[in-house]
Amino acid sequence: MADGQVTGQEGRRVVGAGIRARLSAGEMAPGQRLVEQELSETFGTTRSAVREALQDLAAEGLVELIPRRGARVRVISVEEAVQITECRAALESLCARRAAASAGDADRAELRAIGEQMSRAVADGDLDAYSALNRRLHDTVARASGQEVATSLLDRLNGQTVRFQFRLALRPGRPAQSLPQHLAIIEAVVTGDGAAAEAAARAHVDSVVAELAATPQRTGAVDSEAAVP
Amino acid sequence: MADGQVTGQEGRRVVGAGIRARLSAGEMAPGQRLVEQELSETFGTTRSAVREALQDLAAEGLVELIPRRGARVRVISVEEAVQITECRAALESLCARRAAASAGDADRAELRAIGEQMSRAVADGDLDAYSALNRRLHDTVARASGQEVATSLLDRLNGQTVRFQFRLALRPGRPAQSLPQHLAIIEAVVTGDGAAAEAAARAHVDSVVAELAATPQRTGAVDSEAAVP
DNA sequence: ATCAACCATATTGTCAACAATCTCGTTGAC
DNA sequence: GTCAACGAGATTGTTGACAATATGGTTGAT
Repeated sequence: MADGQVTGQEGRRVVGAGIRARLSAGEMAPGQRLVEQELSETFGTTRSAVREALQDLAAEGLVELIPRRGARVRVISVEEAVQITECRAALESLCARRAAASAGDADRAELRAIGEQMSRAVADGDLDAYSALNRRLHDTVARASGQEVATSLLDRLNGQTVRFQFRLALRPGRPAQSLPQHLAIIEAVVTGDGAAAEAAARAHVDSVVAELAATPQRTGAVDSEAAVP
Repeated sequence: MADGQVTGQEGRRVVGAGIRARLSAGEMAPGQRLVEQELSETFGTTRSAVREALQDLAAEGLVELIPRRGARVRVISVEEAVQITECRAALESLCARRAAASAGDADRAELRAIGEQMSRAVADGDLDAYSALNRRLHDTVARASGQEVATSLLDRLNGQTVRFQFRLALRPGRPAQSLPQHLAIIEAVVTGDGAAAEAAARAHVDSVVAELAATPQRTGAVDSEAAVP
């Protein structure tokens, strides 16, 4: 890849996107140090660009920035993941209610399609497809609601918990549990029943909270101080 | 003021706090340009510090940062303020419910005190005091809930709407309308009735939404393009 | 063997000069 | 009079060198 030198303003985006991607892919463990020069060489940008990208990521809560000590991938405890998910429940139920009232025909058609594909994915045992559809469902409801502020908050919150979401979807029996909940949300939004949509969304995310609460603490963080020999 | 030169790391905080304060005080109008060199002279810091502070403010949604064109105070439309307030309703009702369940004795005592002072402020027609107590009430409920994630989201959202809140509190009859709502929230949290607290918080913030929706569009922005001669 | 002081190195923070770009008033043609 | 091209000044973006600080290992005393 004759990448060459990535110029400043773009470097910021490149580094940000790159770290985000590795974060989601689990290639960067929570607690891992992020050294500016190292990153600048990896992505072929200047240190300034890396610096700015790290600021962005810190503002999003993905990275922890300690003065004079550099950046680390932020460690999100199960406890915090639960709180994040509780906020998601509050905001997604708002979106679901509004989506039921104001979704366009295209949105409703897409929701129906997602529902069918989800059922098929579960029947086929295709977890990856189901997981992708899951994200797409939540996104579609959020966008269809017209609640741009809530949507952007949800994006931020989801970014922080991708790691946990990933682990949850792999639990045996979890898809069988969540599929009917997803279908209930879709049904309510498509038929325009706001109250039912709100309730269904809340019930669904609350069940994620319950699932999270039953999660063991250690999640593969790079331990810096809490190592038990 | 023998201020001297404020050094980098602190300059960032100083500039951030300074702009925030002027923003809240209405000394900086929405749409106003924020020129880096100008700010650096005002606050006695370097341009770098100003730059970083502006990034922070942009991440918080208080400032709009257009590449190659500089920073402006972000214009928040009434429509957006409504959406922000709807999110607040969702998150504050979550906090109220949890606060009812998990507030400590100190929190409950403080809430009672706030209620009494609020009643007195309204009776005295002291709008400033009432406004300050209003903020303190919402803060106290959020903190007492133990929902740190929701609390930090609410902080951010409130920062964006201070201007609107300010205007609302000045409407004749508004305090008389909101006081019983505030007292209902306090009563429910203090007595530990989670469902009532959630309902009361939602009702209150929803009434703010209604009030906002009845707001004329122009809010004193520095018009750059939409000026009507 | 243990511990504290110390030093070399790695890493982040700061700054000022330079480059690139935009803004806006001026000029000139039609 | 209107409009487009131009250019000077203002403003933001970028860079590289330097300063300040933290880190981790080494040394030497006890």
